[in-house]
Amino acid sequence: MKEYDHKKIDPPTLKLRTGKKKMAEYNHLRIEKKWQNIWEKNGIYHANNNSKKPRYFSLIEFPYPSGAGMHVGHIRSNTAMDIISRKRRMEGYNVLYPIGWDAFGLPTENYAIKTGIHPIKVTKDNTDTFRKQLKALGFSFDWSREINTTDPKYYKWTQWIFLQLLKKGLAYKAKMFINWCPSCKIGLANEEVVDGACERCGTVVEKREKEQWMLAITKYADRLYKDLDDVDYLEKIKIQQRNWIGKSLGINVTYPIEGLNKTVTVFTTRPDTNFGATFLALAPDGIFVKENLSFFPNKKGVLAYIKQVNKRTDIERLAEGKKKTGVFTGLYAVNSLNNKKMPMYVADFVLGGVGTGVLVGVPGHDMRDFEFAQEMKLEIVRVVVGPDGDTSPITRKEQVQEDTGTMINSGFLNGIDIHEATKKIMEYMEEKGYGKKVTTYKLRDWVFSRQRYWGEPIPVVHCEKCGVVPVPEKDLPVKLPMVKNYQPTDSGESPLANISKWVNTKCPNCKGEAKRETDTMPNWAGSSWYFLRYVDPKNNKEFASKKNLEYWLTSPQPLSLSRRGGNTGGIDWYNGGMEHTTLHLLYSRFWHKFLYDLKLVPTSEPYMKRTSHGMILGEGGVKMSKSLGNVINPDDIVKTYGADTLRLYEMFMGPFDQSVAWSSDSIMGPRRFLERVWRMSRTVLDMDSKMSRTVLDIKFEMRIHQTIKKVSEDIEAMKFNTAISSLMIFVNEVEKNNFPLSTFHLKTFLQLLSPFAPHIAEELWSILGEKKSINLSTWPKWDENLIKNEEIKIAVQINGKLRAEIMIGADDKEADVQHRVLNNEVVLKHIAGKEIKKVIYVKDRLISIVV
RNA sequence: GCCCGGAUGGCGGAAUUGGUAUACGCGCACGACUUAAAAUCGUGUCUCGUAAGGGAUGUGGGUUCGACUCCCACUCCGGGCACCA
Repeated sequence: MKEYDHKKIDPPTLKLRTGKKKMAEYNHLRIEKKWQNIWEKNGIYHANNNSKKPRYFSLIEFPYPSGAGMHVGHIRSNTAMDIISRKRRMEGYNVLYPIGWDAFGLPTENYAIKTGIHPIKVTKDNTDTFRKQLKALGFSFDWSREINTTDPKYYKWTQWIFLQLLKKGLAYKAKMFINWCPSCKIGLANEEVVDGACERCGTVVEKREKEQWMLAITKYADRLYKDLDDVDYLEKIKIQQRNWIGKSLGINVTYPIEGLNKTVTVFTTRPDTNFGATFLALAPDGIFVKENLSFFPNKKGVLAYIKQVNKRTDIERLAEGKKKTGVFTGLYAVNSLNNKKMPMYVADFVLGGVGTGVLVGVPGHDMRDFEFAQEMKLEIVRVVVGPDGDTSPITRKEQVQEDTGTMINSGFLNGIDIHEATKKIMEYMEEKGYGKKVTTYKLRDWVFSRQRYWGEPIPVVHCEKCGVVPVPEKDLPVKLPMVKNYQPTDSGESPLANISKWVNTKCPNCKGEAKRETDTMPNWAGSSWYFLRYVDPKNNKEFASKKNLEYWLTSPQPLSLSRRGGNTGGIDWYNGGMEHTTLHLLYSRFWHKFLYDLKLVPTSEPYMKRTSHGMILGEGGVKMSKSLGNVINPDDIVKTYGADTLRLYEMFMGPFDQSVAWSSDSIMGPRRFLERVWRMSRTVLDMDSKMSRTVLDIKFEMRIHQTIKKVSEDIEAMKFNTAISSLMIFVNEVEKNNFPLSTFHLKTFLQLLSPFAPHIAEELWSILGEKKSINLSTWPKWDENLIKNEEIKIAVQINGKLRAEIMIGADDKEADVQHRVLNNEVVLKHIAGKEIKKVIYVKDRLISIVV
């Protein structure tokens, strides 16, 4: 590549090129291929299921092998966790850093439909491409444990877990309105609908009533919420999950209905304002309306209103803004607190799925209730006085007091703060027998049916006599039939329904005629437990052996890595995208807890630690996408600059947790750095190794120890950018001082570099005469005593302004330093004729004089 | 609307968590090498000023000997949730 002229940089006093073998130029293509082959041949990244070493399980989200191949954004997480994994190996851990493919799902199926190539073949081709790409980057995956969710040997166990859920009543069928994407022709989970549109294709979703398989994740809502306290997740991840689960404490209040021998129950978190309740509003799709419509005096009007509401999609409903509509039912509920008659309305701002599907309107203290009351000309009663002291009737929305204040017009609650009042009235209502404290969650049960081909068949059959019958475990897996046509249907039925040969089967129970379930699982199914399979990927008897699960999830860790708090084990470190926080991350916690309850996994949480990476954007800060033509393919970068450069650049670009824009100019920085590392190593090797060391060598002993500390600590904090910058600083210093580096310290430097740029580090390591892989060497330790500078530059401030800098000895006493400073020429000039009021001394930092 | 982030040179970003703002990298300028270019190496690179010195971390206030960092009020950008009773 390049020939270096180092006449200028080599110190004239040193003997150069002593005839030892000359190092070739830095040829990334040759080196990277060479070491990837050697590593693979020697299996040095294989994890051992029976090791005396402490275990370390590091995990990335397994990729979806799309047809487009990977782009540079996909490997940010892989690189980060590869660095962590490599460091752990060098620290003496038995590391499991696995990889696999999450390959069921729509993109593959759609591509297959478009091209006529079978999804099995598409998946095979795509995984081959991805595997090649990943291997070219030198990740230290244990490839012997590679898994694929579309492999029948794998999805056998996905189906098996489903059967356990079914057995425990957590999988059930329900007829319900689902989000139907008319373009993908598939039902969507709530989590897959974004702004009323399909997350994948952007088409506005429709409501369709359909019988669906559901998973009762809400049964675990409380634990999924509470156990977040015990895990070491990034705070923003915990917050997002908590918001999604949406726990709220409130009370169900039951009101009698006037003239009817019936009651209506309302959920409210604000019973404190109940003296100000003036109406009730019912959700058009709520249970109350469904069950009691025939009793409504204004049945006709209500029916007309519901019909009109149903015509609109969610998008239209929200686009019309906050203008509230509704219709009076003709019924009145009676407020037991004050015997007030509250008219009951049907209104579409009330959601059937929230609380009981009925809300009690307190227009004085809730903005939506206020808007509705204004539209319907309903009474508004003030029961709270806010900090502004306003006690006048509420007629403007600015007066609506929601979050703070003191009660008035509320009988025994008068004068009490609203929060206190909430507690008090809850107890009162429970005592009187018409209130019951409850906790509700925003989280809904998980819609688990998909009407498509390329997914795990749901392993049940429908028998006319026996009903839904699970496929016996011994008959698993229920394999997807090989067919030519898997076009989705408009009817909302799975394409599997057309394959009569497959559908028609015998009931395992009565041996009579039966039909297979034709819905398949969503592609979140396979990823909800995949990490467990890694510990025992070839097991045909169980999804993973107890022994391996226990070793990889719960075997004791050395003190330095064990966590405080209630955590009892799990995967040590899991990094992934924020976009999975309320999907995969939540689903997999749910499945894991379920398996824990069956005593099939040894920990109640799957992941001890979860971090997240920022996206890599295209040049100019826009999203990388095929349509914009700004996708950077890692293959091109690897070819031109090398895998080491790409890895280094991705980690150097900016803070790991923030999004950064790709820059094809900036990548030269890391490339040049590696070339300088190469040259530094060559120069050090060229020099006579027995040459006597000067003062400079002590300086570099200190430097290397500072670098060990910085790199070690920064990797743990995922501050890869500053770790790399400290490596660069080290090389700069060595160059500037004409390479006064011993091979011993050079080797230490290469060890620090190796997690980031494993190939070049390994090559130089071997050139320096090491026989064993640098990856199996011991991570260097720093000595605090060697880090300390003997001389320190401190700042001198006068009235907060920097006026001078002085050098002091590390052990100089404060009094001596002060004395020197106060006699400093510059300082004297600035304090002349003034009285010194105060002197502040910050050790090793500065001295601040106030005059 | 609510909840999280974020704003620092021409650009990506750093700052020991209250202690010398702009590390490291990119880019740019000049110089060396070269017939020349590229590459490489060296020097410089926030800003006003000849200098002494002054001003700069989105805006405006505050606390402090000292603020990118803490507090109050705002602006803009990114992400999440959203008629959740």
